[in-house]
Amino acid sequence: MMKMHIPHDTRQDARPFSQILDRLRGAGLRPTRQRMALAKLLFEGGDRHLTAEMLHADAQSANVRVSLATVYNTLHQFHRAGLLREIVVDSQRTYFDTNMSDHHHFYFDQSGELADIPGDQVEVAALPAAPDGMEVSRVDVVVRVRPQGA
Amino acid sequence: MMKMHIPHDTRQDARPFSQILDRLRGAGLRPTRQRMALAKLLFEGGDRHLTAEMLHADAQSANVRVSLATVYNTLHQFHRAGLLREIVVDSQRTYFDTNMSDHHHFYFDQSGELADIPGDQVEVAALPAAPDGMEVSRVDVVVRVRPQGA
DNA sequence: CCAGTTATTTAAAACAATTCTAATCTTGAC
DNA sequence: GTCAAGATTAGAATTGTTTTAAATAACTGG
Repeated sequence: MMKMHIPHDTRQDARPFSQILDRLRGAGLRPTRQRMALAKLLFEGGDRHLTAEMLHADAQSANVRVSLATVYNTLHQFHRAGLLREIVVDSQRTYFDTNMSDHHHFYFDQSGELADIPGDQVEVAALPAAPDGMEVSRVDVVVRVRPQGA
Repeated sequence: MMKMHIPHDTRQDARPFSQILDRLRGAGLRPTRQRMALAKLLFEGGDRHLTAEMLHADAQSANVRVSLATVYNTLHQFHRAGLLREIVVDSQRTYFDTNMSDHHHFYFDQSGELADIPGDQVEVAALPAAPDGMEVSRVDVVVRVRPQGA
């Protein structure tokens, strides 16, 4: 095999993968071909809400050969590593959200789709105290919407 | 069989079933033995969060013979008829909530259980406009809690 | 109260999303 | 390179839920 020239760029933002690579390493996950490819698909397209099946289809289209089982494993590992947020609103599918910032969601009842609501557009002004011995880990606000007049 | 004396009480709240019966009829549902028995189990125990499997088990213990398929059908029908609220927070189970008043929920991450938060203990002060052509059907607030320090 | 019609119930099969299994490959450390 | 631990895979298994088709029960008009 020919040895290729790889430009050695030391700028932080010019190495889009070192960050993910570091986060994977930090979570004790080896940066394998599959995990890197899935991370690329997940994080290069802006904020997304996707299911395992959707990501698997994405991978196929991008000619990344990866099994569905690996997609499931990877999504859960990324979730545990704090790279993804898991959202359950529909009993038939589990979404993973690449947007980790503070925000909430619209849920379209008919289509089962999700859309982000920026964190500053929802204000939860009052919350009860957590039950004894418990602490709040997150507050999810889901605004369910339907076509007008339906 | 002996003919029993049934006190003829005309007070509204002394006929716990006529209300459900009317609502079933209103929804075009025949008041069958199974539906009436399930309604009794559901609505005589105060506010509850239960899954189809849980209600089915309840029915067995109460010696009500009802198939699991009927429990699923009935829960969905009651939901459509506005007698129950459906809650999905955990991809592995769908809960039905007998409390139809305005309220929200605590979700216990480890056990997968739900608890009510009275409506007046949560205040959503700001909400975005619904997307074009859509209207808000409901706002769900889920406060996820975990054991302190976990 | 009967016959006819329609809704309901049921066991069993089918299903969809997800997880598990056991075998085969990769990776990273030496 | 060698090796052990970790990762991937196809396929089977599992779980929660829905569907099917047949049997049963509820309603309706006479």
